[in-house]
Formats: sequence, structure tokens, C-alpha cells
Amino acid sequence: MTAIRINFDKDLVLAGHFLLKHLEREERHRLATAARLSHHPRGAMIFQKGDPGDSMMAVIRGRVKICCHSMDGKELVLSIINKGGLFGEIALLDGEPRTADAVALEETDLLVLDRSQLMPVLTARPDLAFRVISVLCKRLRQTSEHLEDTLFLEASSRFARALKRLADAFGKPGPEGLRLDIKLSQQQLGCLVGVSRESVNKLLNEWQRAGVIEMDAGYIVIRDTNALDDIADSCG
Amino acid sequence: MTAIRINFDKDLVLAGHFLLKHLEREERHRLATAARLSHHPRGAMIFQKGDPGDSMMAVIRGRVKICCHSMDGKELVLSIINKGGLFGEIALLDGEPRTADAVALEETDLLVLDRSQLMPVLTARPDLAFRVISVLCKRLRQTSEHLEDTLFLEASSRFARALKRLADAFGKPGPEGLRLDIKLSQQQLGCLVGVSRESVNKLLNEWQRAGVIEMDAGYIVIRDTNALDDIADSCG
DNA sequence: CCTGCCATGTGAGCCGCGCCACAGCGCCCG
DNA sequence: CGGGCGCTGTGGCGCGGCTCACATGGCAGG
Repeated sequence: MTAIRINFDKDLVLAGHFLLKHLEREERHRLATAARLSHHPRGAMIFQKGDPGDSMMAVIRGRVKICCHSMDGKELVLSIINKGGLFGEIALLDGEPRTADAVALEETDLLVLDRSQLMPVLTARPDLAFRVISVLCKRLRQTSEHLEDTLFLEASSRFARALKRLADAFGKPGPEGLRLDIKLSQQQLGCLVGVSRESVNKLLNEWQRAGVIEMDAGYIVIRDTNALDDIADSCG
Repeated sequence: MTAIRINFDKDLVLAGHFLLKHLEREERHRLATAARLSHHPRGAMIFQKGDPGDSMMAVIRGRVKICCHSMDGKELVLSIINKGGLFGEIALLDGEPRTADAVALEETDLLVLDRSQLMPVLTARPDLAFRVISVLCKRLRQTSEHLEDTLFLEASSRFARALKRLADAFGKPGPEGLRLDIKLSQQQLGCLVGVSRESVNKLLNEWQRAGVIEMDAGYIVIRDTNALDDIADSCG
């Protein structure tokens, strides 16, 4: 009974996923049956850089950060995956070790798809392969842009851009402005941009005083999108 | 007569290319016939960031640098494509504008494949699609690593790593050590790493004095690979 | 309720490295 | 052959941002 219930859930999840929603019902069901569910408490490491990786994950509940660490302990957050998002595709697709760590930011449920299940579907369905290809292209564009930002811009512009990216991913319109529906410590924000916690703090307060943003119960609210754009494109 | 000769050449080129060598002879020939040859003098811009892009290029002769520019004129060299290499796939695959400039570093001949020619082959041949996918994965790994290096390491380590990468791509074993078979100004080297020309100069001379490398007629020769590794992994 | 602990605020100092300035030098071109 | 231009070699200055150090305040757990 529970087994049926769980499979039904998995079906639903896959059907809702942009990568797999175009499959035939039957094919999808086969994948759903084969896929594992896995649960991770807040702060748990899902996989680690260097691990062999032959699976990819879809986030059903919670959030996952993809990050890596320098030899002296600094952290870089490459991206934050929301519910509905996908991660770990790279290692699945090319069979190489994982390039980064994945950590649950909140209580998180994942659907795990193994290479052995996915590959046959991928070869049989060229449209699915194309979908995968365009996901990869998008990631590549993002990463390139991140690199450019890092090399070309100073801290304030980089941070402003990061806020805009967060707003795209997590922004909810509210009465006072665009509210970022995710709680991140200044430390985490710094890791997202490659800037020290102290610098983040100073920028945040500066912008708050200037009325560009506002802090509300630990959440960031963007009040003046134009001003933020100006900061993001300033200097150069 | 010349037409036949040119088609024959194109066939040969495609057959030598890792992406296309596994195609049937007939299919490959069709592609070869459809592909254009294009020639670019040293320094010519092949395409520019923001251009619509529905083709990708294989380098038949010469070298191409993929780069982009900041608003205040700084340059970042993302990669250098050798003879036999491929570039411009991203825009072809996802239909978005080009993310970077492509510039001929030397007298260069390219084979240009259009989306309209390639896509049918890609859908018909899943193995080819997988090959494309693994190319994308590799690029993604490289770019991520580049980003990590930039954020985590100081100039000397970054530059040492860049030399190692160049050695992988262009290194030819010689009597005195590993010789980089490409001539790059200190300016260009700087752009490859995100470091000023002056810093490149100082590091190069320092390492030369320490016997790690040697300059020979404008070419870099790596004499002590271990020492270079140490610098690359030093600090954190 | 007291005690840590973690996130936030803020100032002082330091340092890597970019930027500027200038000096030789080979090379192409008129 | 002379003049300009792009590359190389070096020194000094300045600054953005990291590090360190410390104060504060909320929140959890004993």
C-alpha cells in the first residue's frame, strides 16, 4: 500500500519535472519505479567533490547548495537548487567524479535517478537528449558569466548581481518590494560572490541606509531595483 | 576540379575529427559537402559576443582564442583552440547569442558547420549526441575549475596552473624540458589568468632565475615540472 | 536564569596586486 | 636609415578588500 502510494508520488514528481514531462506515461512510470527517494536533514552532505557519481538528483522538497572549498577552508557556493531543480547531472553524464559538494540547506527530499536507468531513455529519445544539452549550455553560460564577473568587477557590483540572481530564483513580490524568500547568513552570501563576510555586512548596511534594500526578519527585500541595477553595472 | 579537391579535403578533415569520425562515410560526406570553408588572417574577429550564432567551427589550420572584454577594456581569454579543436558549439546547440568573441591568433582556416546540417544527424545518431554532451561536460568542468582558481588562489599559483594547462595543450618535449609550442605575449598570458602584464613579467623572471622555466626565442620552456607543481599547489 | 554559541556590526591595519611612469629594444615600414 | 610602435623589464604608489579583534544581541540548552 505504501509502496503504491510512494510510486504514485514519484510519478507525479517526474511528470512535473521539465526534463521528463514529455515522456510517455509508461516510460515515465518505469523511471519512477526505479528511482530512489532519499531524505537529508538540514546541513547534511549529499555528496562530496571527488566522489564517483553515477546518479543525478531532483529536489522534491527543501534546498541544496552546490559548493566547493579551497585548501585553506574558504567556501565558494556555485549555486543553490530550489525545489523542482536538478543537480548532479554532470557526473552522471560523463562518468567522471563529482566536481563539487552538495549540501542540504534545509530538510530536503530528493529523487535519485541512476545512470543505468536514465541512459537507455536518453538514447531512445533524442528530444530528451537535446533537453539535457540545453541544460548543460545554460549552466555553462552561467558559470562563464560568474567567472567574468569575478575577474572584471569589484565587490559591490558582484554582490549586486548576486542579489539580482537570487531575486530571479527566490524573489516574491511583496508590499514593500521584491522579497528574497530564502534565509542566508552574510557568511553564505559572501561565499556566493567570493567576498568576505565583513564586506557583505558593510554593503548590506550601506544599501539599507540608501533605501535600496531593507532587512525584514532576516530576509532581504529589494526596494529599488533600478538603484541595484546601477550598482551592478557601475564601474566596469 | 578544384571543387572536388576541396570536398575531398573536407571529407578528410571531418574524418579526422573526434566528434564526427564515427559517422558512416556517406553521412560524413553529406556534411562535408554542406560545410563551408572560411579563412581568417591573423587578428581577425571570427565572431563577437552577442552575435546570433547558428554554426560551429572546427579549426583546420591556425589557432583561435575565445575571449571576452570588460566594460573598461580588460580582456579575459577563456581558451585557445588548436588545430583539430572545436568551438562555437554552445550557441549552435541552444540557439542563444554567442557568449564570447572568437579571434584568429594566426592565419587560420575553419570548417563551418551550420545548425541546419548538424541537427538532423544529431537526432539520428544518439552516440553523436552523447559525444556532444561529454564535450559540454568537459567545458563545464574546465570553467568551474577556472572560477575556483580565480577565487581561491593568488596570482602566482593561478599563473603556474595556467602554464601547466598550456603545457598540456601545446607542450612538446625538447632537450631542455617541456617546450610550449605557442608564442604568447606577456599581455596575453595575463589575460589568460586574470593578472596584470607587469605581474606576469615579474613571475616569469623570478621563475627563470630560480631555474623553473627558461625563455628561448620568445617561447617558454618548462625545466622543472615539480617546482611548477609546488607553486601551483602552494598556499591555498 | 545563566552560559555558550552563532550571526551581526564596525573599526584598524596590512598587503597583494593593479596602475602609472619610464627606460631599453627589436622590428617593421616609409 | 631613421622613426615609431609594440613588447619587455622594473620601481613606486595607492587602494580595495581581507584579516584580525572586539562589542553586541538573539536563541538554545542546561
